[in-house]
Amino acid sequence: MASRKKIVLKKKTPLKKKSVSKTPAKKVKVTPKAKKKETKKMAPKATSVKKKTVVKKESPKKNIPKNVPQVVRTEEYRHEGHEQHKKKEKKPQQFQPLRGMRDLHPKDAKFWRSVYRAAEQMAEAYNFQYMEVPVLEDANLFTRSIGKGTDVVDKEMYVFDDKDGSQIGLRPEFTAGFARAYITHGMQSDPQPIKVWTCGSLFRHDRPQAGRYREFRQFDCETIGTRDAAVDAELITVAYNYLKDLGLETTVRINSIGSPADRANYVIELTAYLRSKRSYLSELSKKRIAKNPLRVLDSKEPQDREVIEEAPQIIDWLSEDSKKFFMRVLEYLDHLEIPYILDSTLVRGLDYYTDTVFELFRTDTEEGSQSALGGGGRYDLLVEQLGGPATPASGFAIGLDRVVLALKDLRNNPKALRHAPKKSPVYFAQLGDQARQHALRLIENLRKEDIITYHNLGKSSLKSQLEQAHKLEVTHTLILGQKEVQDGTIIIRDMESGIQEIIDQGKIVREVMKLLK
RNA sequence: GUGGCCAUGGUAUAAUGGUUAUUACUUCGGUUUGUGGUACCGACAAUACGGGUUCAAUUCCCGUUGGCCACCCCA
Repeated sequence: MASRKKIVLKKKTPLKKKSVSKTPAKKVKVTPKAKKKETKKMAPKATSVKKKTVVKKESPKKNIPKNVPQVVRTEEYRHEGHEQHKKKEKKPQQFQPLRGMRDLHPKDAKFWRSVYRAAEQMAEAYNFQYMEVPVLEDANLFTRSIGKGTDVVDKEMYVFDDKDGSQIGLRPEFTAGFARAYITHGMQSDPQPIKVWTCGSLFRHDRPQAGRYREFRQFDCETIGTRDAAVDAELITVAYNYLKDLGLETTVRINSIGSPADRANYVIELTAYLRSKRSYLSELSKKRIAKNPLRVLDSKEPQDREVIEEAPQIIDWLSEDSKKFFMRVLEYLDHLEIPYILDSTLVRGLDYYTDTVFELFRTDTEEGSQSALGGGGRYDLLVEQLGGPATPASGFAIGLDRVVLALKDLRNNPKALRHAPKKSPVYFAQLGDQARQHALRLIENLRKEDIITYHNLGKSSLKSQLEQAHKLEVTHTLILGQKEVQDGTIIIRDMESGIQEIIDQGKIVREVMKLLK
């Protein structure tokens, strides 16, 4: 059997290759390469044949067919060399993903599925409603809400000319889209607040690094229509507990940047202070004094840090209302026992934030760079700024790519996969054409009862199917062969004990249900 | 966007200016017909792409692409 198969193959391959190639090889190099492959193939075969025949049985039948093709091949190897050469030249262009774009590989599926499931569970537990907004919007929506001068808009946004010449942009974040949607659907007339959540891809033309991609995914929650410290506290709770549920310990860094007026006053003060210490600052920070003095605050230069520590703090410049509001948020967090750090240097990169701003950092690593897993804040002015009614709002987003990265890093963490889908404990093996046809129908019957079986209709030998069943760690395998089809029965094999039971096909569902329990 | 490091089968790796580019895992097939875990045998499969130097490049040089790291920024 085996030898027959091999002969067929050998006859086929040269033929196929011949038909493809007409031009002779140009490179001298290729021929030896092909030759090498041929010899490689042949040499071990010859030895193995010898071995087998000597050690095992002396069946001349097997020897002959295996040896014959050898001869055939040696005659043909030159052609094959040409073929290979040609093949290489003709190879169509291969594509890679664009920079910063990636495939989420099936081997990571369990992480992604559990991350998504956890998001859904968490959001719905807090009464957020699922909603989607477009990936593509008028570019001005983003520039107006996020703000010119921010890195996100100036450097990182994907902007294209649409066919009619208008400028459209790939969403770099969710909030602007939700604010727009709130207005377009007149949601101010719905019971307030509107609580929505979503998961999806965002795009930022940044320089990629681990945990930072040009297409990345976020879990996002927004509460639009209420100004209340409890709302901010709830959002932080959801974000914090979401990560905690997945097994990721985080610390919340929180700050309040007050109203634009508060900030303006503060900036004046801060600028004055920084100017007075100008000579101590780094070059970059010096430049920033004029451009965006708030940014100086999160400089990492040690020389800057000293100056920053003495700098006036924004909290002292908040209006009474903002101060009170912020205190209330902190009280809630204390009450909820959410660990937070007051960080007076936390200034988020988007213009629309008012009052509360926060970010969540991993506590269990020292990784400085991509340790921010999520962030958010209040944006009371955004909806109005986009032409809607004056509407306070607050929200957060969590970077799922980073969450998955952290989860993989953790491993052995049972919490991480708590949300992973259950695996089916049953494999369906079939043998023979007739059985295969029949198997499809039985699998369909099981599926109707929400029983999903593993199966591989491409495999024909029972051996390989059982092997696969073993690898999949199923507890039981259903075996359907010719005999069983005729008898209307099926075998259930217990994979651990190896005990098999023959049952009526009509009873499959009931039996498998039992196993599922 | 700035700077640095890197690029060998699907994965992880070895080696080299010169005949057959190493090894392991994975995948597929086989070790007599319809029974997995072990063992053995075999097959598939790579020097990212494009130029240059050279008698000869996977190796040296340049460019492109991509990855990673730091900055920037953030998720």
